[in-house]
Amino acid sequence: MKLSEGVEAAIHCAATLAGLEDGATIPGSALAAQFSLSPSYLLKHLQALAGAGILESVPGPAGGYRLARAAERISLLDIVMAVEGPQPAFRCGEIRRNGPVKLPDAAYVKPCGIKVAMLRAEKAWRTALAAEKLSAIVADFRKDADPRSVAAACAFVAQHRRPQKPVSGT
Amino acid sequence: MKLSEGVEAAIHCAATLAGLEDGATIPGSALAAQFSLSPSYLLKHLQALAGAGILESVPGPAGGYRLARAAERISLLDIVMAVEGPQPAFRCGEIRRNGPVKLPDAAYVKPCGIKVAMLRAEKAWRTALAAEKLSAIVADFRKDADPRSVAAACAFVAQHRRPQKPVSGT
DNA sequence: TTATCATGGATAAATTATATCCACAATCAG
DNA sequence: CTGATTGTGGATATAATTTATCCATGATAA
Repeated sequence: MKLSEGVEAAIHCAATLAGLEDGATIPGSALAAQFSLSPSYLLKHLQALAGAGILESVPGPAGGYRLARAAERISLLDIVMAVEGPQPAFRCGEIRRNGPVKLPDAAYVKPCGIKVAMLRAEKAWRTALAAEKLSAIVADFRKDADPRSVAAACAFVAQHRRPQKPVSGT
Repeated sequence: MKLSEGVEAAIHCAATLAGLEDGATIPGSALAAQFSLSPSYLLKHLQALAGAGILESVPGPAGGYRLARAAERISLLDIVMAVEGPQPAFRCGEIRRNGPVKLPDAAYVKPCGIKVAMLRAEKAWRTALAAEKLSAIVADFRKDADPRSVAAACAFVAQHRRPQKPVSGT
């Protein structure tokens, strides 16, 4: 069982976008280049994040992606669910019913205890993921990471950001 | 992201084997039939469980599988790790290093904060899985499940168990 | 008008999960 | 010993999923 590599990419991109000032954007192609990822494929994930309301997209020559809400209100669970889908990792196939001896459906109204136990454990995972906020990850990075790495990240943002376009009237 | 179906099968088989008296076994082919699973493929998972020390196998016409230790000391984490492998679900590809600006390795001695956060959340999942004991699942099943279902499970064990062979001296 | 960028669909390649088969070793019954 | 039953392990085929690419389209700023 493993998470898709898209999750790692999505989190890194979201963390990068958290460094933007209000309204500014970074194009998807720049994000792909920053992590040496396939642009076409990364866009798929960025679109998933946008569809989930985590990112906003701005079309046009000055467009790109930005966070749709404050980093304090974006958790790793939000990102994982946007990329991987909402389904739980454990999916009960109800194989308890597959034996040669067939019982009526009424014998299976209570949920399978194995499913209950597995989902209970998975709930703990989701709770922990929901507690990991994007804002905390960015703050820890700026505080603890190597200064050269922090400087490089800031330089990337400064180089590729597109400032907020003025609100164009009619 | 999803767990393989083998996990569900492995847990059901282990729970079934927990109903055996000391030393008795059930052949893998009977377990496969009980859950309408591919015998050849289920055996792969049973072998993985045996290799991990969760099950014991007994060859020969009176052979089969049984728990290698008490159900109280078998957790869902043990089974999941035996079937899925020990690797974490989140695997850090160190894509933080992949940008066009290359920094020396010394700039990356501190672990990636995203990896740390993801593994911290995953740890909560493993802890919760480790707390789910096979003995509790079996006890809950006998106490709460539909009596017809419990009776069917007991009948299956009674029909297919192979009693412990007497210790044969030289 | 032109260049840049996001969107969405179609599709191919690579990887992993699922499933099957076969030759072999171990064990027990007769 | 012989034959039947069972687990072991490797090789291999099939299906599903993930990863990656491409192209046509619409939106927007210069």
